[in-house]
Amino acid sequence: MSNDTSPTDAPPTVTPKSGYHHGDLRAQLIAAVRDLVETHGPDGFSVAEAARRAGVSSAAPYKHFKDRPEILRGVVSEAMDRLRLAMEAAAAAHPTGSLEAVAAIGLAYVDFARAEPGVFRLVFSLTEGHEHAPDLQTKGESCFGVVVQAAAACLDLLPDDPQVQRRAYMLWSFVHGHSFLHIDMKTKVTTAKIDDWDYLMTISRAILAAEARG
Amino acid sequence: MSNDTSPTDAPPTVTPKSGYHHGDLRAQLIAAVRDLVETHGPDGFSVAEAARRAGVSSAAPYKHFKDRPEILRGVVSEAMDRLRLAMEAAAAAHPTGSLEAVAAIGLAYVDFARAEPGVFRLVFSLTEGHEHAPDLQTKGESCFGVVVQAAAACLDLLPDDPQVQRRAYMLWSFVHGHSFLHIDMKTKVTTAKIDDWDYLMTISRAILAAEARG
DNA sequence: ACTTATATGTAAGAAGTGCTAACTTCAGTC
DNA sequence: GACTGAAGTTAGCACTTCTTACATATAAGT
Repeated sequence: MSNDTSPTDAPPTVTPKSGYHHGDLRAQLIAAVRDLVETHGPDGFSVAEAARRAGVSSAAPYKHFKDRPEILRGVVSEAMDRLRLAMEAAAAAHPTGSLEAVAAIGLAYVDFARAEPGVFRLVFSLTEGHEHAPDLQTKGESCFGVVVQAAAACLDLLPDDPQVQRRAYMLWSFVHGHSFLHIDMKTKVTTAKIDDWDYLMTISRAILAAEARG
Repeated sequence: MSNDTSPTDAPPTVTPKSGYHHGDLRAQLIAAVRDLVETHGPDGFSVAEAARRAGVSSAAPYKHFKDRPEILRGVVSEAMDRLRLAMEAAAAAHPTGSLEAVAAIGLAYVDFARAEPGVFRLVFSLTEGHEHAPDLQTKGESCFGVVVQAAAACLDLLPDDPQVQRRAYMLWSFVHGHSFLHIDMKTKVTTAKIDDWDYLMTISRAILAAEARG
């Protein structure tokens, strides 16, 4: 999708911005919007401004996106891809089934939120109004899937097991909340400094080792 | 503030919308904006539209609020008051120091998010850009204070104790994340149905009873 | 009844937006 | 070498927005 590595042997130089044809708008538009969202909030962007930043006319974007919302969806889609990749990479860096793998996934999540708070918020602000985007929903489920897999391995159960789903959801809520609080309050709310890794390990242990109940 | 119960014996009928003087704009504007935010997202409102809904001209709001942002801040401020009250009430309904009290606070939080997802999001989307609003920050800390108090009572420690702060923050992240996931994904992400009370009790127990570490 | 303060209305300006229509440039194909 | 179609451009419509200046209507106090 994003890499349309054409089968021709012509090396697709990363910056083919030769003259008239921009070569690779769309991607650059998405990047521009990402920036704008990052600095002006989820709705603080305009396709006009994005076009300006990409160095094209204000009508150009409509050759790549049907709508203003579609641009936003593009940004979110791309962001979710990156998030999932980061989570997968983090998990892969630790032994399968280890608590560390779980914590690492959480850390990747938090890091993403911290690195791109605006986009992070956007991803979750977007669910309303854009219901008809199965694409995004699928990607969201894939992200959750990463957590589920790690939790299953850790508990030595199948991913389908309700217990696994429940624990994974707990982990996710927790990390999600931590991420949001962090980017919102910017550590201003509690005096206690927090080391993310310790924190995530503690939580993972508490949740995955907690006695089942009810 | 909101109730300018004038010392005259004139009964301030709740709907004094007699002719010219609206009687109680400001409050009604805030309500209108709340509605708009609820249905069109954090930035999906305009003072013009809010004025329209309140039945006044588009210039009227500026007699009560200096700015567009100030209106938003008003909404958030009011919402935070309500949130804190709900949390306090929930805590008061259970024995001091009980796990139930902690879980009840969490439930109040989740209920608030569910009842007013738009406003809930707004409260936390607003922190950027409105740094110079000590008012809001204070109210945020008050909310956290409720959790801290309950956690301290539960652990039989002083609220200042770092351990308490840490546990309280854990609880908060968790509940915060659960709230957000709930209003964003609308239970679509995990097949496992979740009973909030059981869930919150489990978590409260896991966090407040977890062996300290590190 | 007269003044004063408060609460609203009217009108308008300057800016910005999303999006469309019609024209142009460029790259590749028969 | 002409044709096609994608990717951009320029121009502009129709609209909404925030905000201000000035006028006006009501309520309250003396």
